[in-house]
Amino acid sequence: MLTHLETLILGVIRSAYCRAFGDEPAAAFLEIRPTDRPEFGDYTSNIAMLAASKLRASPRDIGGRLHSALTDQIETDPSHPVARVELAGPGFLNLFLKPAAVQDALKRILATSEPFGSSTLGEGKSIQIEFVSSNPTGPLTVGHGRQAVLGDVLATLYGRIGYNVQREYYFNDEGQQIDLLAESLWVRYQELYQDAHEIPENGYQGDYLIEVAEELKQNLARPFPKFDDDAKALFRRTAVDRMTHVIKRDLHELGVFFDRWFSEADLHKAGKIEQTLQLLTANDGVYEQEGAIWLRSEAHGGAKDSVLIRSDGRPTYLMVDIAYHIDKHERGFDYVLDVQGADHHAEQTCVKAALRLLGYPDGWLSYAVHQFVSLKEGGQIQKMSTRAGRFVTLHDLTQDLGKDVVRYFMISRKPEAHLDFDLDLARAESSDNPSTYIQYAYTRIRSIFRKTDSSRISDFNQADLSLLAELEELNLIKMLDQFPQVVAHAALDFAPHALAEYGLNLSRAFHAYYDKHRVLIDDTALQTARLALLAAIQGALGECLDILGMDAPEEM
RNA sequence: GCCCCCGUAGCUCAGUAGGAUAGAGCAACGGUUUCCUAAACCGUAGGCCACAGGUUCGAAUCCUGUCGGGGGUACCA
Repeated sequence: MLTHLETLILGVIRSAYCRAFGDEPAAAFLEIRPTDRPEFGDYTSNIAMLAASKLRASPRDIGGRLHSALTDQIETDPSHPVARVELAGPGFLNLFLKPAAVQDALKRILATSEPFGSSTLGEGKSIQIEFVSSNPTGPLTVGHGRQAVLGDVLATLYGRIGYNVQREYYFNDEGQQIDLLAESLWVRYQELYQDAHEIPENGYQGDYLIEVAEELKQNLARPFPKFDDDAKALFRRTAVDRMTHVIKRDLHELGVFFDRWFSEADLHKAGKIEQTLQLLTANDGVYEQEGAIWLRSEAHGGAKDSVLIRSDGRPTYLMVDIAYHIDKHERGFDYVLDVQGADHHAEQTCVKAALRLLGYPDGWLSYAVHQFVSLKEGGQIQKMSTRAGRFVTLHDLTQDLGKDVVRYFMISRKPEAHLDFDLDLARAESSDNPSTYIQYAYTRIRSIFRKTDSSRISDFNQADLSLLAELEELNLIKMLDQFPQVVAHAALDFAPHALAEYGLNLSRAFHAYYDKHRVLIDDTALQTARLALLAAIQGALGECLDILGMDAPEEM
C-alpha cells in the first residue's frame, strides 16, 4: 500500500521517465523510499540503477537524463510538487518536496472522516482469527498472554483495513486431559478431609486446584471416598467451569474478548470427525498401517505422515484439528488465521497438507507463529511448566504491571523472535517505559486542546497549513502520511510490533516538537495551523493506542 | 540426522520487494524548567550486523556452509 506522498512522487518519476525515454517504465522500476538524511531530500528513487540493464546504459547516464527531464518539468510547471532534484552517488535521484506538497498531505488527512489509518484493502471480506485456545486445565500463563495480545491486536488491525473479523477461542472440555484434571481436583478435595491420594501421573500439580477444592468443599460439605463415575462427572464439570471462568477473567483483565467460544466436544457430537475421515478417504488422503489410519501428509507438502485414527479407534488431535478447519470453512469465512506457538509447526504443515489434498485454496488458512516468552527476574530466566505447577500466571503479571504495560511489552517484539520479559525492568522503569511515553504524548496534546478556545478547533479545514514551515512540522506530517501504510503492513505481514514502533517514533518526534515550538501563541493563524497538526497527531496516536488495546488517558 | 525460527551497542530490540555514513529504548556520562504537564528535551560515549565463502554497480538484508540459542521430528495435546 502506497502513501499519499509516495503515490505523488511515483507519478513524478513515471512522468519524467516517459519524457526522457518515450516509454512507460516497468512497474518494478517504480520504487521510492523516504530518505534518512536531509541532504538526500525527502524521497529517493533508484530507478536509474534498476533500469540500467534494460536501457543498456550506465546508471549515471540514465540518472542524468531523468534529472534534466524532471528539472524541465519543474521549471515549466509552477504547481509541480517537487522543488528540486539532485543526482547523487551511483545514480540516486533525490527529490526535495515543496512544503506545499507536504502540507497538502496533512490537509487530506484532516479532511477524511474515517478513523485515521483505516483503509478498505479487505473489501469487506471475512476473516476468522483464532487464538489462545488453551484448554481449561489451568490459569493462563505469560506465554498465553503473548498470544492473547498478538491475536487481539491482529484482529483489531484486520478490522481497521476493512475486513470483517471474528475472534474465536477453541477449547476442549472433555477427554483425557479433562479426566486428569478432574482426578487431580478430586485428590485435592480429599486432602481437605485428610484422605491422601496421589495426583495421577501427568495430572495437574498446581496449587490453583486447592483453591477450587476449598470452594467446592463449602458447597458440598461431604467427602467422595471413591473417584467413581458420579464423582468423575461432578469434578469434571466443576473443574472445567471453574477453569473456564478463570481464563475468561484473565483475558478480561488484559482487555481481550472473543466473539465465539468453540467447544471441541461439539465437533464430536455433530459427527464431524467421521465426516472428515470419509472426505479424506474419498480423496485418497489416508492409508492404513499397523492398525492405525495415517494421513498422506508428506505427499502434499506437509511434515511426515501422521496418525489420524489410533489403532484403538480414538482420533488424534490432528484428526480433530482437520475436522475443525473444515468446519470453519463450512461456516463461510473467506480467510482463516490461526495464531499459534512455534511448537505447533509440524501440526500446521499437516493441517495444510490435508486441506490442500481436499482442494482448498492455499491462501485460505494462514498461521501467525510466535516464539515463547521467558520471564527474567533477578537475572534468572524462569522455565515454566503448567502441569508441574511452575509458572507465573498472566493474572499475576497483569495485576503487577497493569494491562497497558503488559500489552505493550508483549506486542513490541516481532512474533517470530523470542521474548525476554524482564520483570525487574518492567517494574523499575514503569514510570519511564515506552507505553507510558506514548500515552504521555497523547496526554500532552489533550492538555493543549483543553486550554484552547473551542471556537478555534472547530474546523481545521479552514486552517492555513502553509504556515507549517518548520522542519519538525514537515517531518511530522511525513510521518503521519505513513500511518495507514504502517497499519496495513502490521496486519498483512503479521507484524503488529511495527505499530508499536511507529507509535514510539511518532511520540518521540512530537515530544521534541513540543519542546522546541509553542502551540498556544498570540499568532492566531499559526496557532490554528499548529492545532490542526496536533489534531492529526492525536488521531494517529489515539488509533495506535486503541489498536494496541491501551488506554489513551486524558490526563496523567 | 532432518525441518522451522532466532543471532545487530553492556542489556532488550527495530531495521520495511538488496541501497549511499547501521538506528532506538534502557543502563553510563554531561547539560536544559520565569513559557502549552520535566512521565519531557538536547548532547557525549558505545558496532568486524555470530563466523566463512558466494551472487552484483551495492549485502545486516538473498544463496551455501559452520558455530551458538529455542522449538519440532509421539498411535501427547
